[in-house]
Amino acid sequence: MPSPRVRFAPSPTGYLHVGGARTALFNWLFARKTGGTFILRIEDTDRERSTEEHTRVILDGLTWLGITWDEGPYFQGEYLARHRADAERLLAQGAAYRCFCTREELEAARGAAERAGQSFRYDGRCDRLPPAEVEARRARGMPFAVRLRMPDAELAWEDAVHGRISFQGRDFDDFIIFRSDGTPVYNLAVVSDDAAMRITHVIRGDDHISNTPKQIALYRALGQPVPVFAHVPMILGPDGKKLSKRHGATAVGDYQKQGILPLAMRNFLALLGWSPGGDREILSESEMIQLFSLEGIQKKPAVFDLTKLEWMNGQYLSMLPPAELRAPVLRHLAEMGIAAHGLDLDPVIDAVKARSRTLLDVARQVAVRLRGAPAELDPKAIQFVNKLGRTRYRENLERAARRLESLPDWSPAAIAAALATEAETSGQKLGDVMQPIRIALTGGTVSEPVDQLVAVVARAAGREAVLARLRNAAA
RNA sequence: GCCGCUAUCGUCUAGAGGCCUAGGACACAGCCCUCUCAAGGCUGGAACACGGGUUCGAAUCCCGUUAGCGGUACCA
Repeated sequence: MPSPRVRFAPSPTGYLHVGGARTALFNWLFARKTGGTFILRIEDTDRERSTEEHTRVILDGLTWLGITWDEGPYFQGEYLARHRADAERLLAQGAAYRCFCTREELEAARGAAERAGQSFRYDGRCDRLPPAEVEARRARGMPFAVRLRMPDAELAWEDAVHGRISFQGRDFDDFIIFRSDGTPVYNLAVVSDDAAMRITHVIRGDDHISNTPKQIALYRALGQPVPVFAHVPMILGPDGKKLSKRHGATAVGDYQKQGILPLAMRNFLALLGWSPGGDREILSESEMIQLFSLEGIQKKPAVFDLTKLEWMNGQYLSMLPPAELRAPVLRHLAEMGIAAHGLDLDPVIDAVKARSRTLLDVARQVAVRLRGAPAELDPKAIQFVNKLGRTRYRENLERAARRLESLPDWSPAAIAAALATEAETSGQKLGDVMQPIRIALTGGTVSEPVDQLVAVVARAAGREAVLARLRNAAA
């Protein structure tokens, strides 16, 4: 068996959609699993809406996800000559015919059918034109489109995810494969390209199922081998409708901006409509490749669950060393107006990442540790201060500052011991000593343990800054 | 309308006729840990759409119903 050749063929008319990204991912996993070739083809035949900017965003998105292609990107627009030649060959063989009906005539007929409550089907009138009439019209320069003569036969295939799917040729009308303006229609371009690129497995969205019988008819007419088809289910929004802009972020780039890690995104996408079987959730790249199979793909559509994506991102945040998080955190800090290049951020990131779900969460907490708490306190913090008493809050901060000042060793263990002693001597609960420090340093009631917090801020901003922040809050 | 696809906790899913009193994960609730919050651990509620078959036995196979989705273009 020859090694598989698969492709991802987005049209550059928008950003890289999560659905597209997942289709690309499945193609890539399949290629890596089978030792096949993954081809990228940009379907830019819709000149009106295609832009280079979109192409670049799609390429960047795939690269960000770690989805690498072996051939391409090819641009469909460059194969017009082959598309035309294929249409002409079909015409010469008698598998297709010229249709002189105008767009207006067709639309009128369709409108009439709809008003009569019937479905419109092209009746094949141009196929019944005498050859002499066809020649006469061509001689007059009358524009024509090319229609494929739909065979009255079963058009079925063994879908790799759905099993056998069968259509009847008579349920389709003779569809247009080549426009009167000299450009190919999608179905022809795709089949022509997939055949020329010797694609063996077409892995694409479920929304193409009803294109498949037309394409099979085209493969047969062209005398080309029919590839294996695998139709993967759609991705839905929380309301059960096809995922779209009104559900919020649908572009891969949006998630990058929100601080999702590419590994987490890819892992999450892989599990949306595919399961390795058993209870596996967090998968490394090699595990994913090893476990992947078309049979493991789900038949029904999946709802995109942002909460679970964020949970998974948190898992990756926990297990990744801070050095690998540094670069994106620096970018998020820069967006917040903080230039932190050159600083030793790793200990700060390390202290904070367990309490984060996104890189944005990490960056926000790092920012506080770097430049101090925001001016206004968190409501929960205010509540705590009121409960403890304003005076005691100040006193505790001042006493903590004095203790720390005279402490030579600012390791978390030494800090913890000093503050424990402080609580004991003043006869207070440990929390009443700790929490004011946390509030003074972060403005809120949530952080890593206070001993670590103090050590981390001291390292990032200096001991003097710690003492100043404590006394400042006490003032 | 017609053609096609699909149907297990709220969500992602495991499940290939007896292993199912239906398992895991997210989310939710409670407990433990604890200076706070996470993380982690434990516990709990929560599903085989419905109706017929086939079979000694059905979440699993067949038929129908219902519902959802996709397509029905000189869009991709």
